[in-house]
Amino acid sequence: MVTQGLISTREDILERAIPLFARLGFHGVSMRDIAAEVEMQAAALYHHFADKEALYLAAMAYAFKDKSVVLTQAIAIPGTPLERLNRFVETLAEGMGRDPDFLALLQRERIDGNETRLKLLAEEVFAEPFDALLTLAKEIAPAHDSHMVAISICALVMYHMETAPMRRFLPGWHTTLDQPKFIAKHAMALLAQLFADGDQK
Amino acid sequence: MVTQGLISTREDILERAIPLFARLGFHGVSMRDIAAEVEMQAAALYHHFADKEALYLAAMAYAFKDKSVVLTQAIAIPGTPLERLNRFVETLAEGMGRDPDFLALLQRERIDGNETRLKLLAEEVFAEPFDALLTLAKEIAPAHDSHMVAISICALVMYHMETAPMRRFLPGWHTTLDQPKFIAKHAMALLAQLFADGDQK
DNA sequence: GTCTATATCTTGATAGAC
DNA sequence: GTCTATCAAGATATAGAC
Repeated sequence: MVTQGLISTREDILERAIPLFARLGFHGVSMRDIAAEVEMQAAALYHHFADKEALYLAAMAYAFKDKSVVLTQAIAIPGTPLERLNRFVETLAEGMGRDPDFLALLQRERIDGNETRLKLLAEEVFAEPFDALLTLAKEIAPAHDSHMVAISICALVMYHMETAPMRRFLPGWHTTLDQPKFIAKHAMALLAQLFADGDQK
Repeated sequence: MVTQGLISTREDILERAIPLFARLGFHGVSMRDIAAEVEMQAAALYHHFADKEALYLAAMAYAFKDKSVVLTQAIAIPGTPLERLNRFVETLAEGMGRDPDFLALLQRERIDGNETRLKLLAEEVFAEPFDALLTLAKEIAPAHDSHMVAISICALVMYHMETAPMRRFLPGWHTTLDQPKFIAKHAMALLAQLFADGDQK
C-alpha cells in the first residue's frame, strides 16, 4: 500500500484536472484543456480514462479522498465536549481555507451531482465525521434535533467560507472576516454561548 | 410602469431559460436547448439578445429582480428585535423553498461569477436587506461583529436549504428536516437562545 | 420577428503509426 | 504510452428570405 515517491501519469492527470474542474466545472473544461495542463495530447488521456466522465469521477474521488480523516480525528481527541467542538470547528475552517479547490468542488457536486454521486459523497466522505459530530451534538444540545444541530455547526463555518467572494461587496466587510481562524473563532463564540449552560430550551 | 397582462417574447425567453440555467449551468445549456423550450429556432434568440452571455446575464437579472424586497419588508415590520428576526428567518426560508431555481442560480453565481457579477449581485440584490439585518444584528448582539452575526443568521437557514439534496444521505436525516418551516423554527430556536438574554459574551 | 440554411469553431472520441 | 490525423456531432453565431 506504500506508493513510490514518483507519481503515476494517471495521478498527474487527476491532480492537474482538479483545479480546472474546481474553477470551471465539468462542462467548462475540455479534454484538450486538461491535456494542455499535463502537457500531452488529448488523445493520450483516453489511454488512462474511458471518457471525460470517467476522468471527472476519478478526479472527484481523488480530490475527496482522505479529506474526512482529519475531521474525524479532530473530534476524537479527548476533552470536554466544547473543547472537542472547538477542535472540529478549527480543523474544518483551516482545512477549507487551505484547499479552495476542495471547497469549490464540494459546492459544484452539491448542485450538479445526481442521486448516485451525492449518495457516494455523503456516505464515503462525510458519514464518518458527521456521525462523530452527531454524537457530540447529542451531548452538547440534547434538547434539539441532532442532525439539525450538526449541520448548523457546519453551516456557521462553511457558509462564511463559501460566501467569502461575494461578502467582500456587502456592508460591514473587512479583510479579517475571511480568515479561517477568525471564522472559527466567531463560530465558537456563538456555539459556546449557545451550549455552554447545558442547553435549556 | 404598469405592464400589460401579456408577456413579451423577451420575457418569455428569460422565464424559460432560467430553470435550464439553474439546473444545468451556463455551459450545460445550449442556445438550441433554450430555443426548444420557447418553441422557436435558435437563430430567433439572437434577435432578442446579442449573444449567449447577454441572454444569461439578462436571465440572472430577471431571476434576481425584486427578490430582496420581501426580505427588507419582513425586517421592517415593527416589533421586538427577536420578532423581526423571526420574520426575516421565516421569510428567507419560505422564499428559498418556494423558488429552488433562485437558490440554485445563487449558488452557481457564487462559484462562477466574476468580480463584476458578484459585486452586482451583492449591491443590487442583497445590500438592502443585509443592511437592515446588520442594524438588527447590532441591536441583538452588540458584543459580536455585526457582519459575522448577519451572515451567521443567513447561514443557519441557507446552508440547510443548500445542502438538503445531500443531507438525505447523511445519518439522522428524516423528511421533516428539509421543510422550510422546520428549518426556520430550528434556526430561531438556536438564535433565540443565543440572543434572548442581551448577548453577554 | 421568425424562419431555413449555413459558416465556423470546438468538442469528445477513435484509428493507427511509432 | 504518446503521438498525428481525423471523424462526427454539437456549439455559437450570421445571412438573407419571408
